[in-house]
Formats: sequence, C-alpha cells, structure tokens
Amino acid sequence: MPELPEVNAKKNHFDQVALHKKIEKVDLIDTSYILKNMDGPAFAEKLSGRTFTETYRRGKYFFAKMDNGHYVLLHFGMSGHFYYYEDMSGQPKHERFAFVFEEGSRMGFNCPRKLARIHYVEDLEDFIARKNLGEDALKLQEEDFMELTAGRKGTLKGFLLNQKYLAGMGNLYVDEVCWQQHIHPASVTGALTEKQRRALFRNMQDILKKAVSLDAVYADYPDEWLWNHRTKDSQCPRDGTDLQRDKVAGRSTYYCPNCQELIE
DNA sequence: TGTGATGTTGAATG
DNA sequence: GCATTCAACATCAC
Repeated sequence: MPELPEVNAKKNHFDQVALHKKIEKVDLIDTSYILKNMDGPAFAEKLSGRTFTETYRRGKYFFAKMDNGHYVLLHFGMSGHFYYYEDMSGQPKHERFAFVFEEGSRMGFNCPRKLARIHYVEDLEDFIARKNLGEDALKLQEEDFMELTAGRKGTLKGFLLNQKYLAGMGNLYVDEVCWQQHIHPASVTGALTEKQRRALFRNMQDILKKAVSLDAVYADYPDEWLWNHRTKDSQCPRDGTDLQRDKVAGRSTYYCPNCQELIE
C-alpha cells in the first residue's frame, strides 16, 4: 500500500503508539533480506535501551529518530506494515522483527514480500544525499517542478515515478493525476505546455493532500476519482469508456483512451 | 497453475 | 548524462 499518503498514515500511527517509549529489546525473526547495513544482532544491540523521539517522512521514506540522535530508516517496499499490539495473539503472520517496549507492548514490522528496506542511519542528510532522493512531493515548490519538467524527454509516468526528481508518488497516484488532468501517462513530460504542467503540479498536490487527510483510507476516496474504478474491466468514471490497461514505464497503467490526450 | 502486485535497483542498451 | 527495458528481490492471492 505504501505511497506518500500511505506512509504518512503509518507515520501517524507510529507517532501515536511508539514515540517516547523505551525500547527494551528488538525481537528478531527474519531480518536477513530487509536489514541492509548491519546484521540483526548488531541492529538489536543499537536499538536496545533507546527511545524514539520524533519521526520524519520524505516521500515513501520513513525515519524514526532516537534519543542518541541517530535514525532508523524504514522503507515499506510493496507490503511492509506496522502492527502494534500488547498480546502475542496480535502478532502478524509475516512479522520480521518487533520493537519491544519496556511496558510490554510491541511494534511489529510485518512484511510478507520482504521488499522492505531498513537502515540504521547516523547522518540523515548524508543518507538522503547518497540516495539522491528528491524533495517530498508535498513540499516541492511549483517553480522547482517547472524546472524539473521543462524540456524533459521520457514519459510523464516515468518522471513522476522517479524518486530522485520528487519523492512520494507511486503507481496508483500517478495514474490518478494523469487521469484527472486528461493526460495520457505515456505523454512526453517536456511536451506539455507550461499551463498543463502547472495544473498537473497543483492537482498532484491536491490529490496527495486529500489522501493524507483521509489517512489513505481508500473507501473514503472521492467516487469521482479514478481510484476506486481502477480495476480490470472497469469504465472511465467521466465518460464511461472502457478503461485501457497497458504497461507504461514498466508499470501496469490504467487510463481512459477516450479522454486522456497523448502529448508528444 | 500461472500471473501479477502500491517499490527499488542494477545491468544492458541506445 | 539521459532514458528505456528487463530482471531480480520473495511471497501471496486470485
């Protein structure tokens, strides 16, 4: 589930249940694939006795700051999720590790597909610079977006998905904004007019803000959006045309062949 | 049973 | 440097 609004919802959850609680230990189940820059026991040792003091989200990257000034980066991949519980009966099936708080509750990190990535980060700025991670899509300024898009070759979808330009957009929100703007996702980014690019940018932020305000609960997303119509054999909520499904920028893409213009 | 899934990365290619 | 395509990562659900 995790694109910007989903990760934001996870942050909200984490802030609510995990901040300011002393970590007694880290329960390691299987961190072999997801923990990237140290092994499980070293990670557990680093975290033991620490307290999370605040959190920071940039795009889909979630950083939990500790009382020693260091961070834990949690990237959820495709299927990562937090589960907070006090009774072991609440332990999720694919928990890879859990922060065990002194009071006895646990913040479990569940990840069936092991595509999540965890790093122990001493220097946040350095980590972001090395990742070449772009500005958060909600913090990006319109003029910077205009500069990033001007004259750019390559598909609009490929651009919006690339986290080094702006961070946070994923497959579903990209389809949504392209659809709302009547623009075919395979359009050439730099071929859009200035007016189109400005409108796209504003609409993108509006969509993200709305999704964040709804805590990424899909059932509450406006029915006028493509979102809940983005399924096999469905129709465009605007004009009833059968939606088309193609691969664009290597990702499964839904769009309306009738009302989304290919600009190139 | 085969296929695809909200993400990222690296290799190969143009 | 830029952009594209493909494969890989590991598991589950349909």
